[in-house]
Amino acid sequence: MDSAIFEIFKQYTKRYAELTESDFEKIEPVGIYRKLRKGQYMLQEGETWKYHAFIASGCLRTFSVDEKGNEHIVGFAISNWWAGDLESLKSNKPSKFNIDAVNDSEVILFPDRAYNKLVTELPSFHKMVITIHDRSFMASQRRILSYISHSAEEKYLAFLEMYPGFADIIPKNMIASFLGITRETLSRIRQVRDNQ
Amino acid sequence: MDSAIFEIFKQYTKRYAELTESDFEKIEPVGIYRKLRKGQYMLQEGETWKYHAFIASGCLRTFSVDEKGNEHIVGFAISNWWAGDLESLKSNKPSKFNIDAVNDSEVILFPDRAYNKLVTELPSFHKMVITIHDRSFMASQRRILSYISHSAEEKYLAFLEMYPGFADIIPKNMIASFLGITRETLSRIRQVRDNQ
DNA sequence: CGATTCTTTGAAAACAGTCAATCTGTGTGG
DNA sequence: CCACACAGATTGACTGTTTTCAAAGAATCG
Repeated sequence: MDSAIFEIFKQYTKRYAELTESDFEKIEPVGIYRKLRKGQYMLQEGETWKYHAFIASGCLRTFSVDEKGNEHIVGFAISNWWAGDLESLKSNKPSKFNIDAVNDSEVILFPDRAYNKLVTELPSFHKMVITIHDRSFMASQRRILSYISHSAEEKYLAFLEMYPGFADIIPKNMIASFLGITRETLSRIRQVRDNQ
Repeated sequence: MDSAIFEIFKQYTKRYAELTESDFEKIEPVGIYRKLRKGQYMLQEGETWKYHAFIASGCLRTFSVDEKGNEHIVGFAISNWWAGDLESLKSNKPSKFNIDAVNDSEVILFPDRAYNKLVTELPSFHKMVITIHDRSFMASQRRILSYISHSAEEKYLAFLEMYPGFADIIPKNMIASFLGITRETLSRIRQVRDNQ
């Protein structure tokens, strides 16, 4: 049910801004409500991304594939997060990334044009968007610091702390890819830790 | 001369927005004009950051110091870039980072409150700020991808490509710290490349 | 010039990646 | 219900990369 999905979004907004019922009446019809089955793609490399995607349930991953065919996961998005390729959106060029569903998921796609209209017309929505932006930038800064200063094991421990709940729903090989280490190395790190 | 520094800022804005002379008249008096000598600190760990700093000339670095006393450089900012600690600014909490001058530098500090006032009052300034935000987020995403998918040598080559000009003005040991490798490893990478 | 900082080099040790085999749990079709 | 296939996770042996530690060589600055 779309309205159930939108309800999750409404709850989410309360963290960042006080939107009125009249605001929500303008926002709701703009959204495109999608269910994604595990493995299904939301964006494929080469397509141009046009949305702002809110994840209501499940989990998506954003990854690129290198020349050798290896996948590199640049980000996960679980419920109450956003996903998309800002670079493709802003430049209007084909994306270098893929986004697919790690688990069965429900998302709301806000087309960029309508989304920007909401930003202009609804000050609370605008405020929320800026806050979310700031927070994702800070999150990526923390992640960079983790990568340049930590060993494989420390990165994994930092991951468990920074994204509690992720480790339970995301396969280990994807976590390894996110951390920039091999699944074998992650497996060995976990083995040592569990024996303690 | 402060006006010479502001002139650099004026030129810079043209990339992102069309600000009028009347806009600039509002912006100029808000800025605090500072010269930093090599090694001088703009922000020290523990202080709360309150500004948006535009780099007119020179180069700054943002770094944290871990328990072992090792410095980890999370970012450089050369002329026509911005520096600061968004996390401290937004949370109003003491910063975990230091920012100091790699070379003699000139910066304009825009106090957060006055900066936000400019954002509200000048639509062009607002537009520019959003664009800059988006661009720094995209830059950090690219950097993350580089870290999870590249070897030490590939990271260095990607660095040379992504930040042309940086390698000439920044000491090698700092580049190594930025890349998350040791100065010895960077030295060996460069040795091999120069012999080709 | 002397002091400091930055860079390079060498050898050994630690760390992480590769390749190949095996194990585990899940789900599907006969 | 069983057998099988498949994806995910683990293990072992080996290889390659990066760090560490120690020393020495440039470069820069007062």
